[in-house]
Amino acid sequence: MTTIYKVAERAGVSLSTVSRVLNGRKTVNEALRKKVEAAVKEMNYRPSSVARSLATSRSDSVGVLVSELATPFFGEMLQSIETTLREANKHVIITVGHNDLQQEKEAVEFLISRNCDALILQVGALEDSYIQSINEEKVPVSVVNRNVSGLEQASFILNNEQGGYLCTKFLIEQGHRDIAYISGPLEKCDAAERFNGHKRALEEAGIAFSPSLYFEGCYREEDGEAGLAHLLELGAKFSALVCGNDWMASGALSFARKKGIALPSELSIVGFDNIVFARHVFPTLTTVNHPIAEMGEMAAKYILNKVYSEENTIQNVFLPEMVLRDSCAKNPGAK
Amino acid sequence: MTTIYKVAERAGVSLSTVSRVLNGRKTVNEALRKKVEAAVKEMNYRPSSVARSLATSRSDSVGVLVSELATPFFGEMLQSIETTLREANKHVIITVGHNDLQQEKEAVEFLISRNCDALILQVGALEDSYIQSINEEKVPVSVVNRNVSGLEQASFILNNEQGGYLCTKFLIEQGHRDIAYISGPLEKCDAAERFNGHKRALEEAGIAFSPSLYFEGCYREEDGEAGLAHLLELGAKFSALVCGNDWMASGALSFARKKGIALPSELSIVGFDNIVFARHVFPTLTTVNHPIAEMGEMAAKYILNKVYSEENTIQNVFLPEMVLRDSCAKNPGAK
DNA sequence: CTGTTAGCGCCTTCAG
DNA sequence: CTGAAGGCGCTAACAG
Repeated sequence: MTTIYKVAERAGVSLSTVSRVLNGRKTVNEALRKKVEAAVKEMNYRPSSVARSLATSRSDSVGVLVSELATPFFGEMLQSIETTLREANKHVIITVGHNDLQQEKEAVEFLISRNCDALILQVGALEDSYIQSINEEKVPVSVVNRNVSGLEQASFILNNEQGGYLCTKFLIEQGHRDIAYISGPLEKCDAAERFNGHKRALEEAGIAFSPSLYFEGCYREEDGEAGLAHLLELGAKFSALVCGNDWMASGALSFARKKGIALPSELSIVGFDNIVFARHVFPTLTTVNHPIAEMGEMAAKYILNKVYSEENTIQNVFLPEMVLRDSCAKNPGAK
Repeated sequence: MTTIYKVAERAGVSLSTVSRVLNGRKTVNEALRKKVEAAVKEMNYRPSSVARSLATSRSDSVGVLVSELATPFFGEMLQSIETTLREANKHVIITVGHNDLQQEKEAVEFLISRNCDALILQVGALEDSYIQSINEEKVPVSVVNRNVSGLEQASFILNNEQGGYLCTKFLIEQGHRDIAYISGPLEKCDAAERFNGHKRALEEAGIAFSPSLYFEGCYREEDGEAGLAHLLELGAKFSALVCGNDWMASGALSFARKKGIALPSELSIVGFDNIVFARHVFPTLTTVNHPIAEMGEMAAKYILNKVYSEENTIQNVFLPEMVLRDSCAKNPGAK
């Protein structure tokens, strides 16, 4: 392995001189600098970031922990985080937690043991207090898609309650009164908030919430199928269906089609997140836009400010917007 | 920061004893071991993997370089790689190359400078010779979705030619003769191979390939739209369309619907990859299964064999299979 | 402006 | 079985 020492030897200087030119210090004689640069190039030398990190206890890399890798949703977030950080010449180390407390903790400790300069977390299981303590005792933390108490400045969230509210309000405006709801897992705060928004819209319109128009799933497409199947079995009538995310909406859509339910005339469906495929399902999906890419970018910029002294303007809370497509119709039964 | 030295102090032993119990050496007195373990727990000590890595020049982590993060396709691959490696207690460092030569090289060098024990590459721009030299001079490499000459044992690929062949053959069997083709970028070998398969199937059936039934895109959904638009403009008749991947097929599907083309009666469409959403588009997409998750898993297992002396059985070439859904119909014009 | 000298935190011979 | 000492590759005072 070619080390800084060998480069120094080759260039006929001391290793600290090499170190200086490597780190762009200006206080180096031009002639020596040339010699060093030549040697570096000839030997195809690359400094070991491990050794450098040990010596400086910095690493120019930020650790990212996500719950999932395989969904386009988190993929978009990762992409924007990576792009933003790379532009600032920071590296990204990505790990996965699977919403499992043990795995999430392990991942965080791994990232810390790797001397990451900061962490960006998108996690479900870790308690607020744990996240706080990491931020205080170890490295700066930023959190996407969740509001961690005490870390409001570092949390980047969508106003989910408002999003849930918008969906149902929209349907009510279209004349629907019997609106079913397939929720994500309520222990996740985003799912709970969206559901709260739904109830607020109902209440505002003077419609009573009916448990027989409710199903709780896990955000997977098969939960959309199972949910709609369950609701149909319960037998309560409904002309519209709100789903906690687009995956479940897609599942419900496909299931409805399979059952011969006419869409959207017999059943209006709205989703949440506006994932890329929302406009390819049939009918194209009316949904709520979730600017996850921007949120990831913002989390990255927050870190750049905090740790690498950049000065980007920061926005913590994002607002949802309806995206109207073809999966909703006016309620034919409305007067 | 709590170091191994402080733990030793606390436990009343030397730091080498601590190091031994940390690394699971059996040659440690049971009493001392207990003391050390207690100290470790009390102080909530975690060894610095950076320091460890510097001392051992290993890191128990493998670097993964992908071209894209935001597509479900590569997401699935990453997920399976991560899962396989995590089960073996290895960590994964993910980076992105965007199919750009410069970025890919930089990413590889970053991963190497991080002392990764091995690399898993899914890249487009890097030359074979470069990949070879990394494998020989630096760390073992494994490659997904591309056959690197000299590294056949480490390459994990789908038989793309066969896949392309299957698509077109299937359509021909359905009575189609005028079959349009929207390809991925031909400089990518998978796109070229799929296209070759298409031509082989045509030839076998005695159908001449017509340039006016061909469009080259970049694998993005908008290329599906643009491609179909272009083909329609050219004016040549066709009753079926093969797309180089499901994204483009989705784009084409949506565009056809927008144009009022009846699917599948007026136009049969087949995709490639069988991404999750293929069964939610409308009509549900007939496509070719691409076992990308298994391929990622296999690449990971290869690394586990090579670097961490496991003994998994390895399969390098995977076979494509047709997945029949509703986007294809028999050619009504056929006799 | 340049070179010398300690470490960064850990592992690993080598004696004891 | 345990402890002492050297070194992994690099940076950062500190002298010169």
